Amino acid sequence: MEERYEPSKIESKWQRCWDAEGLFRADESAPGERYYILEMFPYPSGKLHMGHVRNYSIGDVLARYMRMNGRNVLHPMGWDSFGLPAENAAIKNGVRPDIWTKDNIAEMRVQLKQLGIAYDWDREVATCLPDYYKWTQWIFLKFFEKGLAYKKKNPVNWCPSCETVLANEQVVDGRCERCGTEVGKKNLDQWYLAITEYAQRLLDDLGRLEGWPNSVKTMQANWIGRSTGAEVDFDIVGAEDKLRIYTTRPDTLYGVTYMVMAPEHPFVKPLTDGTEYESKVADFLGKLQYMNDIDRTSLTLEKEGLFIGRYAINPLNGKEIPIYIANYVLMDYGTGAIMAVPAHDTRDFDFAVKYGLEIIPVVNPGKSDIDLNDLKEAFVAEGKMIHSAQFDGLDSGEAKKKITEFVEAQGFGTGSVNFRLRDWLISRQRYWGVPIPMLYCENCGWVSEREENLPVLLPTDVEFTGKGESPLTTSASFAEAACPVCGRHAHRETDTMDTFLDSSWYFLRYTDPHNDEQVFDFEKAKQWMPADKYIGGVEHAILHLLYARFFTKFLFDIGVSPVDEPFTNLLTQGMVLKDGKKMSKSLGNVVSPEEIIGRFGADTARLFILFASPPEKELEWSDAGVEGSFRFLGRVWRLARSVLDADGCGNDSEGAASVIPGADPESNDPELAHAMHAAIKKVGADIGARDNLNTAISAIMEFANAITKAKELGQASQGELRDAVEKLTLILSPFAPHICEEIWEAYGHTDSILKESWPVYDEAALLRDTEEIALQINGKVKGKITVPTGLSAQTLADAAAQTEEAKALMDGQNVVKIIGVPGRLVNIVVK
RNA sequence: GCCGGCGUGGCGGAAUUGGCAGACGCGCUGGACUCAAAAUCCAGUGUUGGCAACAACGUAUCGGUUCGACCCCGAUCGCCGGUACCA
Repeated sequence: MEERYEPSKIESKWQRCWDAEGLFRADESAPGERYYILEMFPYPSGKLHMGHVRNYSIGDVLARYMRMNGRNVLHPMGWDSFGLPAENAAIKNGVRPDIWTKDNIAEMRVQLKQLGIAYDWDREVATCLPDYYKWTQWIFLKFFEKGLAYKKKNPVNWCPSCETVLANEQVVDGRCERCGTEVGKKNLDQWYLAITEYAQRLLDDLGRLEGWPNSVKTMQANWIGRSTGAEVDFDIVGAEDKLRIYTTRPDTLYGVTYMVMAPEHPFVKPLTDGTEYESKVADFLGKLQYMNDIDRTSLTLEKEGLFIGRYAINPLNGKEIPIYIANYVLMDYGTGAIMAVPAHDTRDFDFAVKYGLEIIPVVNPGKSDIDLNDLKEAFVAEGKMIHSAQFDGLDSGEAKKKITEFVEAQGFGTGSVNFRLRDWLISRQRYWGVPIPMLYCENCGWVSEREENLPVLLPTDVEFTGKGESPLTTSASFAEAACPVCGRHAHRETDTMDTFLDSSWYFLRYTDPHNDEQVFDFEKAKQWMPADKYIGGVEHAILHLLYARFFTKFLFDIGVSPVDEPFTNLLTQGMVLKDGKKMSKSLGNVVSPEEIIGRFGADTARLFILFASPPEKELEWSDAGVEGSFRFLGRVWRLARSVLDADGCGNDSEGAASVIPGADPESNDPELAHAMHAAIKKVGADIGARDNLNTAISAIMEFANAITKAKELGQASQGELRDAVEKLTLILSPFAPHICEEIWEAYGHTDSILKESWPVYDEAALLRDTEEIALQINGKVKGKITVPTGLSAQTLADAAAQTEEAKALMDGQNVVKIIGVPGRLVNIVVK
């Protein structure tokens, strides 16, 4: 071994070796229980950032650990390589998006290899390549076949900066998820996937995902937003149509004092045209149009409404009630109209107070501090029914069911479930994405491309102006085609797909990445799916993770996927921060992985990022911490070297390593043996069962300290020290693989450490004859005593009571009882 | 507003089932080595008092349950994330 630890001298050597031997290649027929470890694949921006380093380091430790434990590991990597940045580069610099993307991929692949991540590069996929997106198009055709892909004209979210529409999930606080520009509305004819058809299953099956964090499951459940209630028809005085409303509180039907329609409701015009209210309504609508969605739905916005001169009739009691339009009722939820019960709904209450409308309580709170005749605010909780005819006296929860049944029996309406989730708008007016394989024929309408004609290739003869429609419209060759049904002239769809479709099934493609006959082989997918562990940022909790579940369920339903949930366990890694803030170019606080790897090596970068914080928590970047990790590896290096030197100038002393010291009398240094077995046990449990990589590293450090101490003490035999260093190297290798390979080789092993098994610890070696426990008085530690191990609670208490320390503490005290906790403490209870 | 999470030394964090709070690392202080520095090694390091042995206090705050609470229960404060006129 060299005297100094110099990562630059050893890391690339081992990376080449791993590459050449193909050690990470996954093979269905290999022995061992399969283990599919997956990290969210990156967008090929060109440079790895610290978030990537963290993500892939976590996955790599698990992959290497599982492999050492005899598991047949699949650990793939690929590229989410369609998307706007490539196109923006084309607009700005005139580079072709495919070239730009390819170059970036090449650069990032090198960086991943420099990090020493153990991927099966033979399974690499890139979503922008025709052999991949052919199957994205194929899946779209299947959706279309099943009636789950459709085109409709609707007001949609429009990002004026990206010049494209966005899905609901991509609008964050009224702004574009990508660029932060305020999102507007446009009325456009667009393609949708009917994810709402899967709303109930996506919600229900969250219950099966025991390996997912509750926070993510809750976020998805909230996003799906199921509510139960009823739809009820109200007659309109002097009109044919009935006004249908949706309510979650059918129990309050007797408290309805007015109705509100969304201003866009289709009834508004027919009900007011030709009346004195026509112009007022027009004014009101005009005012609203100036408002964007953010202001329109802001809670702080004053509720404003307008009586439209019409009345509805409550089907339950025949009461005539006025109809309003108001800014607080939205057209795209429920039926776009509500019944207002100001006594029991906060918004209705505010509105009723403002416009002097009647407030009729129908649920009695049963609290003395609430005066029903003079409500100060809406009472929204449960209570006993009043003023509700035959339902008086029921609990409001019960009345909800009873009144719904009554409404159904009388033919006034029906029980109903509503979801907040909207269908997924997938059209994008951009170039660098998957062409939607649909054509419009004057004769046949919208028809799908034939499967045998896939892929519909993305043309290269396009102009990038960054303006107007999709660049695909500028291609001379693309749009004009023959109708696959009648053969006449047809136009291709020139919009491309949301890139989130690409990433909704890539984990399935990894199981069979080169199949050009099918999307993937069922049996191969069955071999690996579902992924045992999926690691990525929590920012995908709703978007990607919901879409991926949706796709998997759909592919399962059509018999293509063997599973209907893709990921058994989910690990959402925390952000990497600098000075308490997210690293970003605009803040100028970015630490580049390249620079850190260049200065300290990949092993140090990996070790620090895994040690500084548990994987799911935020990680505060610390330059001093990085140096600390580097120092630790330096200590390990010197320790390994000094033990090796003492062993006769690096000659391999055959057999020495096979001496396994236990805490038995034959061991020269029982403390060292104990530390070794304890470390093997703890590190294995921390990686394998708890995902606590930070404490696993602590345990490795403690073991390294113990070896150093044993060496100074001089009691351990040379063989024992050598064995301890080898065990240390083995358990450190998933974290810092390069240095461990180098030490392993120096210790005379000719094969890669990757082929070694995880060391086995001996439970018996962890036992000691005596142990030190705490002696407490009333739960406060007063001293320590040494007792034989393995005593029962009672014998421990009795034995402790006989010790001088205990006698001194009990002297003159009124001892009530003595509690023994084996292995921990003895507590003397005194009064 | 609603839902979820979190609050522990100067800092990152540990404490796995209610059982010795502060593992491990960073930083800091002192020392060794050196002409000197870097690197490395050794010792110390929750707070307060004390030369010391030691004592008291200490896991956001207040209260409760328990022989025993960072952990369980109730209330309060603060921070983070999600979501929101969703009827």
